Amino acid sequence: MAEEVVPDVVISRLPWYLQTLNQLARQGMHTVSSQMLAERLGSTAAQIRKDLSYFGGFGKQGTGYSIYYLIEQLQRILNLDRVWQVVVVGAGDLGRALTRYQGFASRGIEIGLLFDVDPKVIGTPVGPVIVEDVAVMEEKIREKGIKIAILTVPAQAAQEMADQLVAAGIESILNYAPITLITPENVHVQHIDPVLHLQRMMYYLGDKK
Amino acid sequence: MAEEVVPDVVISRLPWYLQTLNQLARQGMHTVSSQMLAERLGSTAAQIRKDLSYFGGFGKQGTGYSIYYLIEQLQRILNLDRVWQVVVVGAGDLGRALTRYQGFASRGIEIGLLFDVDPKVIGTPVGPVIVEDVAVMEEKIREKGIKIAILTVPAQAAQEMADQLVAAGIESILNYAPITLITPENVHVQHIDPVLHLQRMMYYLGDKK
DNA sequence: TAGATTGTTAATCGATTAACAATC
DNA sequence: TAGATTGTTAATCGATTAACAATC
Repeated sequence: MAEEVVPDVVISRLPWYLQTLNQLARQGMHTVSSQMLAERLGSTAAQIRKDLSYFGGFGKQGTGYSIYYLIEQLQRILNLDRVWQVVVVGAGDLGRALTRYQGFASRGIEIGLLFDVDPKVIGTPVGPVIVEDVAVMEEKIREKGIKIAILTVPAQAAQEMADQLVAAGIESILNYAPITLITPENVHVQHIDPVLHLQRMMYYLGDKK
Repeated sequence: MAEEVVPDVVISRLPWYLQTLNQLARQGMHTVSSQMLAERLGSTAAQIRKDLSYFGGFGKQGTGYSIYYLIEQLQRILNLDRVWQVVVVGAGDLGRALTRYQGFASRGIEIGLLFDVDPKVIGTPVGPVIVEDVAVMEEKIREKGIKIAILTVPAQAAQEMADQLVAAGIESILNYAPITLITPENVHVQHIDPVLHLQRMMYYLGDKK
């Protein structure tokens, strides 16, 4: 009775659906059809129904989906029905901006720890936390049992920091450093690099100014 | 004689190849095989060769690819053999961090303009530029002929700002606001939202702490 | 020359789309 | 009941992988 594995590309779309459903809920809507949701997302009705069907039937023929109920279900599926603590490594401009980012709290994410190597910033407050020394990072992460890290250190330091994070029990790394990290395969790494996105766009801009 | 269209998924991988090739070049290497490059990237040799073959034959049987030559060719293909000016809209924490980001200059990206609505920040310097009033945005963007924008305003303001950017002639938007933008189909939008990435990871973390 | 590795074609795999019976 | 829309199956489409002749 092998559990069917849900493709990662489906998982990656669920948070996006959730975001838009929350928007619709805020606008006072109660029900939405796959067709309407697709228009809002720039997706297709068939894909949304197919994606949701991996997890069960959440809609009603003839009327569509209860927005409130679907939000609840997606949150449950994605394990968002609780607060996740996250550690930020690197207290430069970007690390500080992320630590202070208002959009986290409302979506169940809490920055629990922030580390840097620079003695000048260690001990200073940033948003809800105080910058701590990378030297005590492993210990502190273990203490809090944190599983998710955001990495915002310079490229040269990134691999070394990633190794330390893995050693500390981190299982998911959101990497803002412009290098490809090497990690054990049970560690999920996602890479965010604005330069890569911009360069992709430049291809389509051709030789325009 | 229809020109074959290169799939977008291929285009999206080229900047990633380029990043790693630059790393290898900095390490003093001169030549790389598709096999070695694949290992470095966590990709496959066949895919790299297939991707490159859309644009021509850049390698030599028996020896592989000249790193220097391949970098040159990828830069040409992606239109990176020049400096692209970019406008940042929103001078909050994130907009300021991006405007000051050191990683842009070395990769041919220059922040040319930065806008905000807040009178308290208008006129203040951020990295290489001075914050200007969104009221003059359209005019200034046209003047400089900028085609690429980075959007870092709050969700409620994002669609309105996107509309203004499109009106100003912007053709590519890198959107950091947590909403799905609606734009004409000739405008390329890419969405960066750390929350969506983190939520995807949370699915795989299951019910771990 | 022998060995290595490309570029390309064909085979496979997986994801998206279309279609429709079930049903609210 | 009639109309609308789901959940699911089958058909299509496209991307990845494998294989190998060409050739440096």
